[in-house]
Amino acid sequence: MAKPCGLTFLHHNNNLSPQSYIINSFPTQQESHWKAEARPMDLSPPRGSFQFQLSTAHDHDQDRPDEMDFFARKRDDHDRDQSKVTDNLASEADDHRDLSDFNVNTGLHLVTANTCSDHSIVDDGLSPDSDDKKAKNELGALQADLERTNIENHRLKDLLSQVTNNYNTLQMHLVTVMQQQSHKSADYEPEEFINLGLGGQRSAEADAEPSLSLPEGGEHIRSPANNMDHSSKEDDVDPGSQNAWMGSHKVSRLNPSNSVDQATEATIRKARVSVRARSEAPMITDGCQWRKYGQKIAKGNPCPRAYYRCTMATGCPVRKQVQRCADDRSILITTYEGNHNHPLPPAAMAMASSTSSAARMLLSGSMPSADGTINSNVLARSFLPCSNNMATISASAPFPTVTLDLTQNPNPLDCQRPQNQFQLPFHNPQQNVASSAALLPQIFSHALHNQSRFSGLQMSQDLVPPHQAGSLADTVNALTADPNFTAALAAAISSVIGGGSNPTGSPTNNVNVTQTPTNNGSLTTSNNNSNGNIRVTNSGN
DNA sequence: CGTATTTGACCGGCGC
DNA sequence: GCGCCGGTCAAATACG
Repeated sequence: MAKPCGLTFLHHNNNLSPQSYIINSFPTQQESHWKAEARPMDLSPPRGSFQFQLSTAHDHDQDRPDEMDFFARKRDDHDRDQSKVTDNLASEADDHRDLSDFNVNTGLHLVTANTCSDHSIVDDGLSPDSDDKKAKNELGALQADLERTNIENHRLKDLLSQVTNNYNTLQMHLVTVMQQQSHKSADYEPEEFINLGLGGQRSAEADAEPSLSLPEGGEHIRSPANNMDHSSKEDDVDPGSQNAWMGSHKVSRLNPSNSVDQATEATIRKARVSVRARSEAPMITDGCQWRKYGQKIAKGNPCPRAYYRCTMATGCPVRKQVQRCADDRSILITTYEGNHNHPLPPAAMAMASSTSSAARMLLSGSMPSADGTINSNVLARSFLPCSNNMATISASAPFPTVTLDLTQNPNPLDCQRPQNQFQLPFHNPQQNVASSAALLPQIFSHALHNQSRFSGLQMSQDLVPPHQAGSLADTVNALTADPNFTAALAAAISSVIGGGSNPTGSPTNNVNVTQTPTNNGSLTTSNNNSNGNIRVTNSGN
């Protein structure tokens, strides 16, 4: 159900940049966390205006009516709260607009008055003293109004921050409910889940966590990935600045009895998101600050592997590895691992969120289903062969990894599109590349959401909630923050757009998701289109 | 001088 | 038990 609840307020201010922005705070379609973005408006308001739009859109919760009850109530409460805020802000915005219009107009008057005053040229029949007095009065009034405007701006900022905080809180509730529901619908032992999901390997940290082996009701023990700052640092951070990346942590705290959650958290740090992209730069820009702490020559690749850790906050456990591909050294492979313990800028938040959510997706996809099958093997049962790859999911040991491969070139020898493929909205080959890049997140979301739907996971009882798939979209969002990477991505998409006509000659480009069995009984899921590419691989331990 | 990077040493997991 | 390997640590070095 699309339930926008938004506000827009305009503020004309000559001191602001002529550029205007819309700031959205909304949950992405398949991502439960709330995302904020600022973008230039397509329709330019008058010069000097500043426009905020705060809106929400919920359109994926209809699949989960039961578990959504709680969230729906919460959201209704929130809507009511926000409605009040909206009213307040709208009226204040009107005040601002009126005031700003007044400022614009009277500002001209003021200049005129000053000019007249400075040069003592009076030819309108008014006395100089009267004119000067009038100008001073206007100046005083303007200063007072500006003062009031500034105060109101601060207050509006606070309100905006508060609303965003509420969004984050609701998102955390949503994650909680969805996870609880998933755990209910999947009747399994946590220990089995861990072993099956991660190839039977447990980390040393996991072995040190007694709660991991407790099937239910274990004492509240923080996962190793989260243990360092939650009792102190997290509380020190302004809760309003806590982004969705922190959601899982708070969920864990909110559900101390949920040992499965804790087990998941404990293993998530080991799950990885890997990005392959063509780049001459030594490292892609992802919005975070990194410090290099090591470099190794890994076996099978003459190119050194560099190890980085996040330095945006002390004790942040997030690490990444950067290595060039041995086969094609123009390809840069960046692998992320762990959860940030600090607020992040939007671009970095997207990337960080992707690693966490992708990890969850991997784990969810590995959950044994009620009939005893391993869903990771069923993950893509309805897909067809022959493809390149854009996204690869590997649940194999030692670490489950999601790989985004954005290096593929188009292949004009396209395969016949299968019936169950989904299609990218690239119907127009002349379509703007930038706008296509903007669609990529939805592409990933759609791809992974669909693949889950086709996989026998019974998405009505989603074991792989759509919001988790959406995390990969955020990865792309984050990557596109890097100009170099954006260029590469644009080139890739451009190649998709321009190079991929299907056998019918229609200028339509597709992402097809397919699946093939492998020798060892596992399933390889892939799209069968050499233009847009999704591949899901499960080596099935 | 403070910070970031480099690089050899060290550690733990895993296979034989 | 031993060696290999990936990952991390920390002293040395480079840099601004």
